[in-house]
Amino acid sequence: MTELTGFPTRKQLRDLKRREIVRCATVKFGTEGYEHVTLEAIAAELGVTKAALYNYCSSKNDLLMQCYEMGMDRLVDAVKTALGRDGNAAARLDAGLQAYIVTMLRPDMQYLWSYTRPMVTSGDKRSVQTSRDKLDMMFREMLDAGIADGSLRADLDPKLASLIILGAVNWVGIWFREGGGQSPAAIAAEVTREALLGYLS
Amino acid sequence: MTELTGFPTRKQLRDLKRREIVRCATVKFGTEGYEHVTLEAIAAELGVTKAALYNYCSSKNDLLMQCYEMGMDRLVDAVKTALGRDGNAAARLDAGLQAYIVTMLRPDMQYLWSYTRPMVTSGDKRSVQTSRDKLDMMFREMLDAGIADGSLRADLDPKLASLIILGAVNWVGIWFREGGGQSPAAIAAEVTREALLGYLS
DNA sequence: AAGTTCAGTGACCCTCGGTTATCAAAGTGC
DNA sequence: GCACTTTGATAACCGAGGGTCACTGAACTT
Repeated sequence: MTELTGFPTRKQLRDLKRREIVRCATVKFGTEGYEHVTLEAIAAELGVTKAALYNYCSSKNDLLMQCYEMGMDRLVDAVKTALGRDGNAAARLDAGLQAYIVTMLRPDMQYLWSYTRPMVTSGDKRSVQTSRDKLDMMFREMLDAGIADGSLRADLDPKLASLIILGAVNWVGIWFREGGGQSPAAIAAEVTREALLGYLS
Repeated sequence: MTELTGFPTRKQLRDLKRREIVRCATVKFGTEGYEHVTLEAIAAELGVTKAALYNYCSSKNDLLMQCYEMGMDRLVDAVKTALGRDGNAAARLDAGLQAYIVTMLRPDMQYLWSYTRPMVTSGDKRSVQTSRDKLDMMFREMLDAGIADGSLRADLDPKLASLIILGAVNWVGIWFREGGGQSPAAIAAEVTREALLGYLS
């Protein structure tokens, strides 16, 4: 349903529009900040009226949640690819964390960590948590694998270690802003190496 | 100026009221969430009208910043006390980080990490950054001291290490919510130990 | 051709942050 | 004691922006 081929059905068209709204909103939220972006502005950029947006989301907050989900999907994909590389578990974990950081630091992804947290209401919590859990699980499995193949310390606690590692890594996403001199990739490599330091065998 | 003795001067009275407004706002922001708290509600709780608040802050955002500063001061005090204990640098760092976490997890402090970030405008940035820098500096000095007295690894990079450690620690503040079974103090001890794991000599 | 679905519109409402004219009380100078 | 200023609060108001609704016109169905 992501690609239009032949004669588009109504459902395809609807989904395409929804995705386009989310894409547009993502960019604007990310670059201008959630509360400075009006629905009017998003609608204008898409060439429709504000009311039209409500055919595709139930509220401004819901729109943010859709952006969040789309972003999380992208993040999960990037990490999954990196974790699937060759090498021992420690090396793959390293690659996965670097992919996580680099993806997270994309300009249009930064709102994920800056704006989303306080906006998550109890209703949205489930879907947001699902993506987060998926990522957490991927990393934790890789920690387990590292213990198994001997590339990580045998006595580490996967639950606690993933909390520490993800904390350190996510923190970059909160404070990093363009123009700090170092490229995202360089920062990713440094931070990842440092975060794993206590766990390598 | 924090205590009223004898006949209150106008300045004392004014400062007392300002602090009371900030205290009230802090609790409400922390428990209900910044954007769900109206100035009307804060004013009502204090028994005044909304317009009266504007004698003590220039905007809702400014009020949040005042809450932030007051909270940061509390945090700095708690950490400073803990860092001043007896023991080698590693032990004092441990105590400082635990104090940091426990203070941060107080119910009326959680908004600091959840709501403040996106609201910081370029104008406020300086004062906010000042408190943050002070904390960062305190921890970094303790890392240096640890290298000097041999309780921490000699080859650690203080700048990078403090980024990792504070990341892991701050992350707790973002995700922790009451009712998770463990007490803040227990979590603080666990997380701190784990975060320092790679740096102890 | 008539009926049905549905995306989109424009006018509207309401909440809430912020402003302003005004007032009463406390402080000050004569 | 009396004019004058200063200060802190109020009530009334404004405008931006999120959200709603009755309606329209086009596309699909029968």
